[in-house]
Amino acid sequence: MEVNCLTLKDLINTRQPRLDFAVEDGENAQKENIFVDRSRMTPKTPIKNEPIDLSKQKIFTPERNPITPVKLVDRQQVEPWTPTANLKMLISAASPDIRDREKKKELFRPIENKDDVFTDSLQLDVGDSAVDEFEKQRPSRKQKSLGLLCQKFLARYPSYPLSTEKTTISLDEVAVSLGVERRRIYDIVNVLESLHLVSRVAKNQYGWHGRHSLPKTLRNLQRLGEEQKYEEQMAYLQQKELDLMDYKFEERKKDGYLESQDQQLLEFSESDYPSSSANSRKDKSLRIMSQKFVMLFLVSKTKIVTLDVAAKILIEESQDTPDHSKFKTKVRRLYDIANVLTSLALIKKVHVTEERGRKPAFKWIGPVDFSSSDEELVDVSASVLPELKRETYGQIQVCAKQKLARHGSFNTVQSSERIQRKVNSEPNSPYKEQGSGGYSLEIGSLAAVYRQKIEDSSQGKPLANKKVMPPSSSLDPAAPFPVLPIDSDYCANPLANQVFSVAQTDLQAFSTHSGLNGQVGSLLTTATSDVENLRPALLASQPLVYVPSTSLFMLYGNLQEGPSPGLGSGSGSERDSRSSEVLTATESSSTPSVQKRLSEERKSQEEEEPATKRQSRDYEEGPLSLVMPKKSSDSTDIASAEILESRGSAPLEDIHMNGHLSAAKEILGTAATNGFISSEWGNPSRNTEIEKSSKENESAKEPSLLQYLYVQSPAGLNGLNVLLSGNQLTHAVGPSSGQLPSLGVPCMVLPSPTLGPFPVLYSPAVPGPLTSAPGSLPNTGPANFGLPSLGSTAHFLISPASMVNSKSSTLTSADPQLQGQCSLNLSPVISRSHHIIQPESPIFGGHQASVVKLQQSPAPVTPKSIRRSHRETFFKTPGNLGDPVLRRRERNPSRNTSSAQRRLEIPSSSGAD
DNA sequence: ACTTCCCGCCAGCAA
DNA sequence: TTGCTGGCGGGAAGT
Repeated sequence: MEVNCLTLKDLINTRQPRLDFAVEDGENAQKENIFVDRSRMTPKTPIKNEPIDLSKQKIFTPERNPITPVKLVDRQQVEPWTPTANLKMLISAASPDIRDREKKKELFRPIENKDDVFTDSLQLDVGDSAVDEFEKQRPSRKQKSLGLLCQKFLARYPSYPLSTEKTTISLDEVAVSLGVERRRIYDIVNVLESLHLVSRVAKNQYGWHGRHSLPKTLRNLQRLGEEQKYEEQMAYLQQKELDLMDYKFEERKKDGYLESQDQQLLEFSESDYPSSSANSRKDKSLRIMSQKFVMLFLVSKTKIVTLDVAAKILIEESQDTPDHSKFKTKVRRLYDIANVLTSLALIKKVHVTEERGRKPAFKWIGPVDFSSSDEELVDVSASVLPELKRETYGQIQVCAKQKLARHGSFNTVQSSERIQRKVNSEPNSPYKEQGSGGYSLEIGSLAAVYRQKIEDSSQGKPLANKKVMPPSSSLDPAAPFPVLPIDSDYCANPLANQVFSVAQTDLQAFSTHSGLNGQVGSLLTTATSDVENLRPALLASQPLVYVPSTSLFMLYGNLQEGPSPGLGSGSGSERDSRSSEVLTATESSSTPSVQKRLSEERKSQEEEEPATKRQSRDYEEGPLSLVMPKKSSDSTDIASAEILESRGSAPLEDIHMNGHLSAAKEILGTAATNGFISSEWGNPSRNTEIEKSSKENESAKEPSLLQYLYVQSPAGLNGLNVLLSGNQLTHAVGPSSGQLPSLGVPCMVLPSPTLGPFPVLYSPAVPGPLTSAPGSLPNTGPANFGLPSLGSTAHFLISPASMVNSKSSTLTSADPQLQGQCSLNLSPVISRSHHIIQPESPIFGGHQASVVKLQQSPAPVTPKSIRRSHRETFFKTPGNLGDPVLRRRERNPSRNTSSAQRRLEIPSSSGAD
């Protein structure tokens, strides 16, 4: 009774939270979705379990701040701070069942988006400051969003897994790893399953397929959608302002369309995994709903679907009573689906303004043309490069260009044979012989804006000489830059360590997908063929996995091995979930050995790092593409990159990169030998990370592996992303000992995905010897540099001179030498680009130029040392070794320290986000 | 006030 | 029965 009285009293005063609870609550709030070992948990009172929004609790009473969980008895003295909590407490007191239920909740606590720091703080004392801290660190609703969670989920698996490997997803494991309830994982998995990215293998087990079959799936959905006459329905509803009762599907139902549809859904693709009665379940509505939702986009000419229309169509089809409640529920589900699709970079949020006002809608930004046959989706086999090399000894430049978006096919990779054939027999083939003796290959579609420019290049003009203009804001005014529900706080988190290994083949290709609007960037890749040193450069068809804000990607290829069996061609847009505008597609083929490595890599856990929101005007920021010639073999054992974020006003500090960068820049303007341009759209992430990598020479069997590490810039760095490729020649001789390698590494500065519509280009190794002197670069580097258009963020791509080591820790400790080499004198270039890039845009206003300082090691780097380290760490993700759960638990602030990012000194993080 | 969508209850099902 | 699944909708965060 006493309790009741107290409770009632409190109910009146709910808005005055008590500190003690606040603290504990904060903890509870944090734990609500995280699994915690019960044995280690102190039974808590129901009240404690109640997740309360502390954000509203501005007042705390210091006197009540239990550092440790208080026993139930003790708690009763405390007044509930919210009506709900109060009520729960009361109920709980009366009901053991409820209490038990509450207890269960304690098994979970929100891990998502939570940093170790946060966790630690919770465990520490709880003072006023602690409370404040808590307030600050408490995950916001956004941070717990399904979209973000989905991105984390996706980050765990390769977009284009090797066919030889079967990745099994344990829902429990994932849930624990991600710190959420399994229920949340179901939502994600169901949507992914609808697109056949995963398939149910057994109870609690799903098989990961990746995006390989996505084009096929979409094509089928498109077909089904057409059969269902969805376009017609949408048009009708849109015109009629959607009166649920107005539009009936009776006729279609009679025709059997609807009945047959569901059966077709989810069945048009065979799963690699034996489906265990997955389809027998009756409740697949989310999956079916997801497919139907996608179908609406695919059949829509505008590619924009408003939620109300989608909900109404779905309600009709589900034969639900079209009441408001149903509608509301449907919309909720659609949001769930949309969040996942957004994470997959298939759609982005937009608003449709109508007479009635603004209506929430989503726009399809994924691939839209599936006309290309599967046959076209062929990997460029590893053999291609060798062949090309043979024929065009010297530098071969393979420029990949996406097919026109309007025609369609995205990311089509041609086999070497096909390329050969076209090059040799088709005067008008998309494979153009480059002046430099290379070939340009159409690989994907370009954004409309860039299309023309790119086309010019494809007309036989050296691409490198082309200046690519950054996308203008006018590109898609109606479509604001996709905004991901990410917070800057989150950016500071986790995914810094994420590394993806993506591909393999001697030819590395990067391709980007284009979105509907031609928002896609195209990726041009240049390949250098140095037969002697077997140092391939980037070639078309190599998958570049672009991960959204998250992180690092590694690509690596084995020159000698052919495409992995069963691996068709991957095509698809990569997830840059953050920016809906940006789609990067990657294709990858891999060899068995590579696959193995990849699998290992895959095992490592990745965390996701959210990107900050982008504004549409980000588009205006020009992309930056810096191509630096590859250093001669003797000087390029290691590649490293430093990234700087250059913002308008902030001066760049250069550390070790001056000479090279400047030289590179100059090169860009002139020679086209190696340059390459690619464009990417809006990658939201601004984070910059620095990666260093080294690669060891492979045995004769594996002459060279191309490895590219794509590093996403941490928030503080404002978007500079670095892509390093670590393809080291065997004979490559490291720079003189003790000397920082001069820029022997070709590198590219890529615009940040977020900002730059233009992706990057890469620079191939230059066959000729490069000046060893730092700062001086050969003229050979091709460059495509639209300086004016440089975006504020840039990515550096370092060519295969060295392997990329994603494991920062390794770099730091294990390979001091490597570190040293990694330091490039890029600053000049960077600084320059910085100026160029630096847009006046307000967006960047808050950003300061960030200089990344790489640790240098005075010690000379030797190929051997590099090699060693490479082996061990290349495929491991920092901080992600071992059991995911354990890793999670072990995660702590120090974790990041080991990462490359952490090692960077960022003078000023962008405060403006 | 409206839009989003987190959260978790609880029913259906399979083992 | 137990535990996996996921439909569903209350209600709070975010705009």
